[in-house]
Amino acid sequence: MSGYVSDAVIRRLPAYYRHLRELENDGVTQISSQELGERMGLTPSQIRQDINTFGGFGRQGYGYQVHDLKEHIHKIMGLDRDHRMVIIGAGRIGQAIANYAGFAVQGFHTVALFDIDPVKIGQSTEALPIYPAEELLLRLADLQPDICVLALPKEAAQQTLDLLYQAGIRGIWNFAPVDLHFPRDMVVVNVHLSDSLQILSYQMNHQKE
Amino acid sequence: MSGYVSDAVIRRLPAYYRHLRELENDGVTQISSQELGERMGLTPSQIRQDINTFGGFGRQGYGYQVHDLKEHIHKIMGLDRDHRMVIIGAGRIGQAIANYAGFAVQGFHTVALFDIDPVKIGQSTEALPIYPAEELLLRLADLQPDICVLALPKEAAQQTLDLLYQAGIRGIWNFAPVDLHFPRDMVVVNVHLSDSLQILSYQMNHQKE
DNA sequence: TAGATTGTTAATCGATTAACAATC
DNA sequence: TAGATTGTTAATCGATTAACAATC
Repeated sequence: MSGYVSDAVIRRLPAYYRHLRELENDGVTQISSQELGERMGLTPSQIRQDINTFGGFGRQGYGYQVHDLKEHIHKIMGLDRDHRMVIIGAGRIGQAIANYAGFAVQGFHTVALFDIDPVKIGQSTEALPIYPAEELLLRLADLQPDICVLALPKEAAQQTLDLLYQAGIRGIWNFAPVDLHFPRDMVVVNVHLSDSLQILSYQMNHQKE
Repeated sequence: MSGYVSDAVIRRLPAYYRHLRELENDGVTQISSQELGERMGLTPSQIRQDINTFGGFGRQGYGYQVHDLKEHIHKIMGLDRDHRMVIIGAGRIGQAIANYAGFAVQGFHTVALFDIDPVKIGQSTEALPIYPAEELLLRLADLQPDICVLALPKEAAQQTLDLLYQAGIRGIWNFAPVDLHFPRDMVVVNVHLSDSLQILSYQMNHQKE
């Protein structure tokens, strides 16, 4: 069904999902590539190409069923299963992620945090346990996460990733400001906040030319 | 000096900066496109093309001066000035950003937060004031931020952006999970955390095929 | 000078846009 | 049937890679 999907398309999938969900909430049941394109800031052509990466979902002369298309993308992204997340680093960012209700609603459940700071340990954030980092390996077997979130200082990121790989973890959501090295059968997605802020700065700087 | 710079290059600038800074810290003073490429996962060709977007920084037979190149990119990104940030929404994400020391070090200083929740108001996070959202417009003149951070529910994001535009703000760092509409002379950079997590999910799902 | 490596032009590759026949 | 809009092929555009003469 779905062969090779380019990175460009993959990066747009969440936006498709977001817009289709909104449309559905607004009671829209059907939409053309023209309308969806206007809404998302893409050409109708690109919308059709993107959607056809996964197979025929439209009907000529009519458009796309909002609900069906949304559900399909939902499934493609693997959002029909639950994910268990462990957050390593219980600083402000780690805790913000742990407690953001939006993730849980989408099936991403934080099951525990880890930290090296003895002050933070035990001090559960809204019923979530914070364990000492040294118990990480030991507890992973029980916790059974499929995703680990790196919300720790950059110096500790690579060694932690290596350890997690040994422990069988294959999905990493990295907030540390480093480019990590990892085996081909591991997936790492970065959230480089400083990079994002620097891009904003660049664009503000080169605005008025 | 620098004419049109493609988005692809702009998105790589922070990574260049990051790697050059690391190299400098490690005492490396000179580097070839070959070596830098290996380190960053880019081809030497691409490194040279990217750097030459801004003008000749290398020396044939030798390579690039790490310090000079780093400084130049620093300047290009506008990191040689200070930025004043106001954060709208003093929830966990807003507060995490407000207190992340890494931004201040780079010249991005949070000067205040705003929130609609009376419980949060006044309750300063490490010496930062939290003002009621209704005073936003009133206080912006004094606060003089150039960047506003949207860390509020998606329902309030668009109307807040519109108001900020009216108040003369031209830089928005948006954490709300929506695609905002904005005038051409405004710069908006998104951090769509859910999108990022969904991409991770997609890639884990399509890993073993 | 000889060797190395840039700056830059040309070739390739991939992604986006345009066009249009197929069909609901 | 006529009109609309898809699915898909072809054209275009832009970004990446390769090649090599210039030069440190």
